[in-house]
Amino acid sequence: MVNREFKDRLYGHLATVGQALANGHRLELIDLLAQGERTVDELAGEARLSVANASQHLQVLHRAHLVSRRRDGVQVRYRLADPSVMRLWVRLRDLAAERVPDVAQVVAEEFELSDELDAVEHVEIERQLSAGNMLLLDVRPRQEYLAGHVAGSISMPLEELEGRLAELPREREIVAYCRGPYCSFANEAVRRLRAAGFRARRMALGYPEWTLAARPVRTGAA
Amino acid sequence: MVNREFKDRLYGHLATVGQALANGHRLELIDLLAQGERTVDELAGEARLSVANASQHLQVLHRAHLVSRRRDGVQVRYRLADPSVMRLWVRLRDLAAERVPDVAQVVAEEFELSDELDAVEHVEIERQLSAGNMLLLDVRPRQEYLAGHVAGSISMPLEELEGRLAELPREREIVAYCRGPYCSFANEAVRRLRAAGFRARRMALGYPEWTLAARPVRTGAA
DNA sequence: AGACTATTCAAATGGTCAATAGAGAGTTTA
DNA sequence: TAAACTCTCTATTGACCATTTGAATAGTCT
Repeated sequence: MVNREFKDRLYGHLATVGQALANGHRLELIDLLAQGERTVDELAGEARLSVANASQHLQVLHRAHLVSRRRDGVQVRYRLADPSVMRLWVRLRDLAAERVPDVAQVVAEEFELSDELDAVEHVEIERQLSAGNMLLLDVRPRQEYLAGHVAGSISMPLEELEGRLAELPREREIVAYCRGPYCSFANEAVRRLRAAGFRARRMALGYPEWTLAARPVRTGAA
Repeated sequence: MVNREFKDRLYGHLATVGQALANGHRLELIDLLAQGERTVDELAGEARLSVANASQHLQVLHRAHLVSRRRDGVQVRYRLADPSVMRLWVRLRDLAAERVPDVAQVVAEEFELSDELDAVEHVEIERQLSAGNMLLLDVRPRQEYLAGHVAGSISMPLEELEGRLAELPREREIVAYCRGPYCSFANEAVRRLRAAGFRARRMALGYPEWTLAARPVRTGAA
């Protein structure tokens, strides 16, 4: 076969992208970067990695052209190289959730109560939000809200929630969202809101999926 | 963080899917299986692997739930577990082609003439085909044609092409398709057809992409 | 039983990962 | 300007994992 060498080189180069996806810590870093730009230090802290270790994983992602970086003073800020990277990651994640029993089981154990949280779909959120029937709460850390959030949402990180209950309406339904379907911030927020007597549900997916669906977003403070 | 253990397990299980994609030979096997069901022996032959080695790679893909298999007499036939696997593979391939310079370069070297082959898009093919202005040629091995082909296409494997030129029309344009954008069967067919005086072009993508676009397909002989 | 196909095993090789120490690069302080 | 400091990257090490090969084993059909 004359083009055996071509195939070997082609599939070999394609495999560098696959290799970048072949480690759990790197997938977690991609998931974090799907929320927005981060420094090495922040990523290491969130993923419970040493800075040196996080840096090495980020080099692998960078060599596979999945992330880009820029120096900002003494820090280096990483981001996903392209929206298509987020699409690839979401597809991998969703395929695994659907087809790999281990993934489905781990998720089911952690989210056993999520049915009771009445996850709300994107379409309904846009409808109720524009009708003024709903308050949308971004319960991620503030930094992520500033980097980008659903248009019309209010930032209320989980740590602040208990102290700011007085700001919330009792006549409107409250919907909380966070980083994605497997992030527990929104679940926890809904639990606490219901315990305090509010009508609350969680958004089915998270902020990255909202952006992928090309729905309206804002950056900076509300 | 209370759910650190959950995250480690979740991302760890997700990484098994990534690991399955982390080897060039396995990506080639997935690409072959995108054409249809294959035995271990056939896959090993096409990918230039020993049967034992191919079998081991297929075990990895099977453990990641990307392929399924069935015993057929003395043979075992593998197939992609789900259309979503093909979508994941296509997305990985296209992302790499777009973002990884090594991939782009290897493809450019091999397909330097492809601009001259006037690749035809799906939409135009459906239009011209139903109008009777076009003959669509499936130049993959016959077995792949039988496993599934574009509705209205004719099977003419590359080896048979020279001997069957008399069957082909000179008043209609001929479009050849094969396994995908990086498969060279169609390029080669177009070259030979033009050399014999026919009007010929290649389809931009291949059979797997046609099925993913939910366009009409047939199985078995024409 | 014999032929054929696929899987498993064992061994050799080469690669990946995490941890540590230390080197660069950029900023602030003395 | 130099020194101290912060953040990030690199080099090295040892443990572990991935890949390939050839031989042995298991399963199926005739």
